[in-house]
Amino acid sequence: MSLLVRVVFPLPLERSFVYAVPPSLAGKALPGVRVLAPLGAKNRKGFVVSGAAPSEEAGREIKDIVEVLDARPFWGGPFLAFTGDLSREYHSSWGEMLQAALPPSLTVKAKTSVVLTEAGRAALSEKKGFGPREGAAAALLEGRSRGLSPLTLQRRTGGKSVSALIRRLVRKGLVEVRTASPAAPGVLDARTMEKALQLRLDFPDGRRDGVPVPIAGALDSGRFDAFYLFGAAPALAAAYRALLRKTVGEAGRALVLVPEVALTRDFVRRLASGYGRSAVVFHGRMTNRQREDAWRIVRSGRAAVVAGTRSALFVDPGPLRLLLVDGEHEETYAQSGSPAYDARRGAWLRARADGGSVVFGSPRPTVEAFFEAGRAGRLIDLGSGPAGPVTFVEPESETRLLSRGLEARLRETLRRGGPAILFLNRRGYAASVFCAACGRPPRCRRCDIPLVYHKPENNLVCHYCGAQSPPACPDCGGRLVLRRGPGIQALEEELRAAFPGLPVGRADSDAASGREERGRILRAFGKGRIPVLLGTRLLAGGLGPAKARLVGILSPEILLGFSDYRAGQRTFQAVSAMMEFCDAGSGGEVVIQTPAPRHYSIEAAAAGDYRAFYEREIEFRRLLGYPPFSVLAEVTLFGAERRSLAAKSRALKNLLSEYEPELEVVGPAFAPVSRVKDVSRVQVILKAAGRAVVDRALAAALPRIRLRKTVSFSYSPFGPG
DNA sequence: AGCACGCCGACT
DNA sequence: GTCGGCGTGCTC
Repeated sequence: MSLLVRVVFPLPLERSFVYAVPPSLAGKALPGVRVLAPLGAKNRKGFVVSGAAPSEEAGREIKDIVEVLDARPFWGGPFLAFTGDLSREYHSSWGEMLQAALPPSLTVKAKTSVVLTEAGRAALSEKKGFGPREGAAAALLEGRSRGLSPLTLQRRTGGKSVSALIRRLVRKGLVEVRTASPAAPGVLDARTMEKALQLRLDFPDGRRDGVPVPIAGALDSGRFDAFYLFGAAPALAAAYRALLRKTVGEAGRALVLVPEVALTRDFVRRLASGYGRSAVVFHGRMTNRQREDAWRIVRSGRAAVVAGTRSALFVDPGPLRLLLVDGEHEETYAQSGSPAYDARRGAWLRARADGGSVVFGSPRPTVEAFFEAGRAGRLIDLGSGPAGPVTFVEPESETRLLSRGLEARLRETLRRGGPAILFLNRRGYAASVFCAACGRPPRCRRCDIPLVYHKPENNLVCHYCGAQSPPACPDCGGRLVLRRGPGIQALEEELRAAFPGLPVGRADSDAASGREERGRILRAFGKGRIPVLLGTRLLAGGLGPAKARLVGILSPEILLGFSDYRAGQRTFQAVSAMMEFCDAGSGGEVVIQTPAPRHYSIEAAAAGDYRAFYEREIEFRRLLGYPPFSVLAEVTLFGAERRSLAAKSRALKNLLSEYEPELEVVGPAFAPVSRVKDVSRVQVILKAAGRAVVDRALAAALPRIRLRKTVSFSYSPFGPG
């Protein structure tokens, strides 16, 4: 009897398939290798994830694996288990997740193009043998020797299914599908993972200076555990360094996640210096070449420390003893993509699979994590830093962004030559733009969000797709009326009027869209050549060590306006982050200009008192039954056609309520951004007391909805779910 | 995802 | 009648 293996494919399927291993491939089809296997009509590339027992597959025809593509397993068993757990938790495809974990050289996809044949050309000139849509497609292909991609054809011809159309034309011999596969990836020469386990660097063995005692115990035990380090940035950095030193010194491997690309370089320089070529960096902005180099080191088994943004979670240098998640509160970890996952949750699952420890760290944790870490007895308080002096000023009028109080502080600061940063979390210039003729505010045709007027270019800009259009009403072409609002451009104008000749730098994504431009402005500010810098909340993420004598925070209450249960947390975090630019050590000060100085998020941030914020926020969550006291899941459905999207989202809601009557189902409703680049988005929100109910309902209902979809959960860092 | 099947409306 | 559009189900 031949051996059976379980295989997953990079397709939007939540299933695995069982194949037989023919004698010729015996011993090669191990878990973690890529294989070619027959699925449906053709052979496809898939991944062996485990063996399978014959009893599971009684009474069903089992096909043979066609080919084994890798000489050695590409991933270790724990890594496979981790990706399986993660894909199951997010109801997404295991195969797609593994596909995303491959180095770029193995992910190149064959480009297909559709080309008109001789017979097709002849038929077109005689106008015979085509249906209306077929004729339209053929006319588009006429004269294009290189043809068109199925995707372009889809867009140009409209309609629902190109694949059926193309297939028909192929059968008639009027059209030909060509596949250009760029340099077929060769058989992978994976070096051994075993060799890597013997890695040993020149660190004094077992040095544990500065390693929090409970974590040291967990690392020594070799069993999975999870911790939270709460404290000021310097204390956190010292603890991270000590943890890395201990881990690597004892021949273990560590993975470090940071929230921003901009932080990886600094972070690695500071934390992983001394690890030489055994520290490898991964982030989303690397070139393929750089990525390939990094992979080479990882595959050689020499990588002791892997650091990077959320994508680094899918790098497997061998079993990890330590996972560090810096800046646990950052929302970048939760970004939805394809496949969608929360990297903080992923780190927890990965540590569990590898039998290592995951350590989260932040000076201002999410209340969810703080709550759960406290309950699990895994919270380690490293102490907070001193708070600098903060004053509040009230805004004086609707039309003036900069109050006299703040202006006076700014004048004083500039007189002393100190640099100043002003934060205002709103881009653009006019808060409201509307058409004089029809009275409507202009909206983006493709994304369905309001357009923002940009004065220097005198045009309208969509902040989602970036499209620019002339300053006229998109509906009727009428003249636009501007009412000036509290955008950052307006602030810049006020400053120029109040301080003639003063160099002002703006580092929002309009003024400095390219990273180079942004970097140039920040460097100039850092060197003191620009005394005043204006920025949005985004700036707080990537500014690095620049320090200012005056930090002005304008209208932080804007952040409270988002109707989301996390608005309070977001506001606290944003205000705290902006305040960090204050050089408190040399007499710096923070001025917060807001009509809502007594809101607990703002007040606690100003006082540098996380626990005061936490007490209020967790009480609010408890009272209203929000996470961590409940589980929320959000299903987003994507589709070009609103009509079928609406129908299917209603069907989803019905299925969900049917399977789990206890489940609270909200929606369907258009997503906050209801359309991006002509793809509409509809959301259904689920609420229940625990994960189990939500998971059962999703597992039953999702496979029956045939649309592109993503699932995200209210964030829960600790615990089995 | 891709591919087959099977259902409906509008044309040789 | 049947061809072409589209929804539905399945792939070891």
